[in-house]
Amino acid sequence: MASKAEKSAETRRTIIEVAREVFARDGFADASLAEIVARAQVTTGAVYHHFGGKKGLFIAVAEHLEQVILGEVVGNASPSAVTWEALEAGVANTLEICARPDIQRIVFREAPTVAGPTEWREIEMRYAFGLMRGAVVQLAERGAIDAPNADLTAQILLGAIVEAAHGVALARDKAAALRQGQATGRKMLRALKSP
Amino acid sequence: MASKAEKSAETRRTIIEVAREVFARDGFADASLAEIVARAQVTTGAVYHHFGGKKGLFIAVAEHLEQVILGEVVGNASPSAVTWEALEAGVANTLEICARPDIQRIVFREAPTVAGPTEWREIEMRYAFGLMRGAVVQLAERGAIDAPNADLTAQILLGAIVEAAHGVALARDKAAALRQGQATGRKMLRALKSP
DNA sequence: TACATAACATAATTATATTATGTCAACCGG
DNA sequence: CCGGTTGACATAATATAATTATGTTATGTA
Repeated sequence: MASKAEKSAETRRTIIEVAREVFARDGFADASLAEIVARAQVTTGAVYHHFGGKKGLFIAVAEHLEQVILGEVVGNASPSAVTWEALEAGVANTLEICARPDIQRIVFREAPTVAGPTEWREIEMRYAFGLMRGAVVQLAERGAIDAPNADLTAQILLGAIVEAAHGVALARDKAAALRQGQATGRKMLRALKSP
Repeated sequence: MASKAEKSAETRRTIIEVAREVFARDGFADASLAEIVARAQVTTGAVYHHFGGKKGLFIAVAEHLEQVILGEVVGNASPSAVTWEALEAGVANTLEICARPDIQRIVFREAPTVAGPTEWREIEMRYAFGLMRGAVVQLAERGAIDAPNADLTAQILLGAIVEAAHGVALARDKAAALRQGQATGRKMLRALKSP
């Protein structure tokens, strides 16, 4: 039989799952908590119990998506020893993932404003941004790239990727745009290479 | 004596001015329309008459800030004949402007989600994005840079600038971060140069 | 076995944006 | 100069959510 904790975790997962769909479709502001709880077959009480409110639910969804991203990007690669090739591959891979509409909207467009810039920064430090920052730091220490400010460099790179992904999402010929975006990303990365 | 039209334009300007402050401080969601109208010494009726609602007011403020940006970036330079140096200078200049908190938050973070991606894209086409796109197109036609997709390239460049500005805004030593951001921007631009 | 508490459900409340309606002064044609 | 029309707002009523307060039940535990 399902224990209490297991049941609880299950409803938590269910709520996040359906909330992800609704938030992706309507955005935070226009998303209806009523629809979410109806489709999840719970009541608002459950949402407030688990997440403290609409904001908390949204942040939980965003953080969950960050975990998904991290899982797909890191995959088999070990983040302990970052090579130049791994960074290039990671950038190309991240671009593809970030072009997905739900990831794009929830994680990179709305989360910073819903959670607030500073709080979201702390969260991102453990996921996409932290990964990028770690890679930059390692390559900089090894002298492979020239990055006097790791935070700033990581932010610019991630920002470029996200915007490229947004452009890809808007393009008519997505496959072509994806290739072009990846090519541009490679060029920009190489611009950081130490001489 | 002030004519009717002059009076109307004056209250419009006043509302936008104070709304800019409130939106910059609290963001769209947490901004109180009541506070805005109180400080502007009007009523909500005026806001709905001029802007159609809270969203309309926010978009008007964002568009106004875009005009401010455009004025400062273009300044003396003529946008008809873009040189490589002008683009480099423009990027450095834009970075500085976008680091201002109100511009950062209202124009580049919240406006896309408040107005909706497609509608905001249309608006931006007439301002920052349009300017960048025009410069890219011109330099690409002249063979100065290699940009097979002008929309995508412009978006990536602008995105990188905005994220750099955000990083600058978060940094402790802003002056140093600004220099580093401008240096990184120059490098990335040069990566697009045709061989 | 009795108690405490986690995990929700239900109902009341509140906070704001929006809408509907009203008013007044400025313009406009005759 | 004057009657009507309308733009530019003010005021008051409404509505839609999110939030809060309170209640209920079943499970874990001493």
